Amino acid sequence: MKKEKILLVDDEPDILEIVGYNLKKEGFEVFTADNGKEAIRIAKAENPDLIILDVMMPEMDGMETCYQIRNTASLKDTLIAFLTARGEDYSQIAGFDAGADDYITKPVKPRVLVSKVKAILRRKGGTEQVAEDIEVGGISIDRERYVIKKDGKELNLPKKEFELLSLLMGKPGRVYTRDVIMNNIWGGEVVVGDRTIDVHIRKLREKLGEELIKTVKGVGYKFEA
Amino acid sequence: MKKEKILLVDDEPDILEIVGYNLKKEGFEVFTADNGKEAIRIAKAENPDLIILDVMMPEMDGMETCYQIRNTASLKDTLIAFLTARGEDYSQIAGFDAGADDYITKPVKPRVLVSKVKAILRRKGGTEQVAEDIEVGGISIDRERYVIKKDGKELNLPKKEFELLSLLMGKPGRVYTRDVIMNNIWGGEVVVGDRTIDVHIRKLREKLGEELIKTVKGVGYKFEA
DNA sequence: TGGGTACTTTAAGAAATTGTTAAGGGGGAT
DNA sequence: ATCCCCCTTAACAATTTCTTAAAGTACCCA
Repeated sequence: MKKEKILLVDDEPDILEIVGYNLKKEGFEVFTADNGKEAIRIAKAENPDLIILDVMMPEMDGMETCYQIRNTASLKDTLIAFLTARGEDYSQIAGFDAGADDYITKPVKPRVLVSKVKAILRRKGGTEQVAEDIEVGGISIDRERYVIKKDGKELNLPKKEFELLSLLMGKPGRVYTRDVIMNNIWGGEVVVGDRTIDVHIRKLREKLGEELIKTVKGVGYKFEA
Repeated sequence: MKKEKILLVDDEPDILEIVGYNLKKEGFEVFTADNGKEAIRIAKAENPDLIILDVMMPEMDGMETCYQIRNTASLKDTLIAFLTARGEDYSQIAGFDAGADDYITKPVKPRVLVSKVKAILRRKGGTEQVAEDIEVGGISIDRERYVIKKDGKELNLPKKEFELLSLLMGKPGRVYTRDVIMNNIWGGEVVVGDRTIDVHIRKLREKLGEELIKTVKGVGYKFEA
């Protein structure tokens, strides 16, 4: 069985070390980050099975981080567990449903932690998540090979265009707002002009045909056969 | 490619309809049964590629059905996936190894289901080609002897080049990012400059031909005939 | 009709990424 | 020790991709 990846996010190095050590000992592949931005970067790169997030962190706190992770298409199936101090009133947290899958209370007892992590991962159940190949309206997309096919012919799209198409085709018919597109393709930090997205859309239309990507004025874009 | 047959077995008509609809939409040929006996009858008649079985069913439950299918000679190579309710403790199921090839948890998200089904079927196809020595586009690789052949002639590649080629040829067509390449060939610790990979790629192209290794800018490299 | 808003289109410069070449260090073999 | 091969790096070239600006179009609404 493949090693499962866990991303640990906390601003206290001690926690990272102790918890990380215990998880590694149990055979998990552990990544760590001491802030939210770093966490998101690593999450995108490594695509971990589970992210354990401290709620209280400087700069970008756990909930904000969680929220951003949930808004990243490639990470939408990733499990997230919050680390909270015991007794901390997390009715607030629960109320602000940022999308956590479980809670772990500090102080952390290694044995408890490990068994809890295993439980969470077991719950997920799904074994592997191969990038799925979608096919709609004569266009198919092969994420692994980074190639799309239009009527049988292969097309190589530049990265941004590929990602944009991949996002839109991820749920044909669904309208993606500029915000969401921005978040998914550029990430929360990069700021590019408003027209940039349009230009990429333009190029996709040029290559795929004008009809497949539809504009929903004032809202966003969608892919539809 | 021939349509793959899937037999869906569940006592809830809703599940049959929803799941069936989604699978048909993806081009599978779908049969349904609402009990174990019916399932076995259809399975024998249609010889499906995959059977999706609800664990909990009246009369004859999923495991019993699975067991019977496994005892039917003509169906012994058929893939079986269990449908289980999330959270249901299926350690028992796993323990009672009735011969399922995978599990799918309810409630079923259509997209997840479809990609999972594809993954299962792909896995089946994959097992047949366990060939150690790959041969693509006139290049064959002998990992044991550390030698490659180009159009019949043997070539000795230096270690790094061989490993790089071996990695890329491990799954022709698949794009390997620099990160992944780094991890696989240098390991997580070693840090080498950005241009190192390019240089090795360059040498491989020199020796094998310019066309076989393709650059996907901003993403990585892939080996493709 | 006029003004506003939102998207489209084009082209060009900027930015990012990769390609290429040459040179130097290290290690093993002779 | 000396030679040779491999690996890495640096510097610069070449190329591709991304972004932006600017002008155009479409549409809504008062």
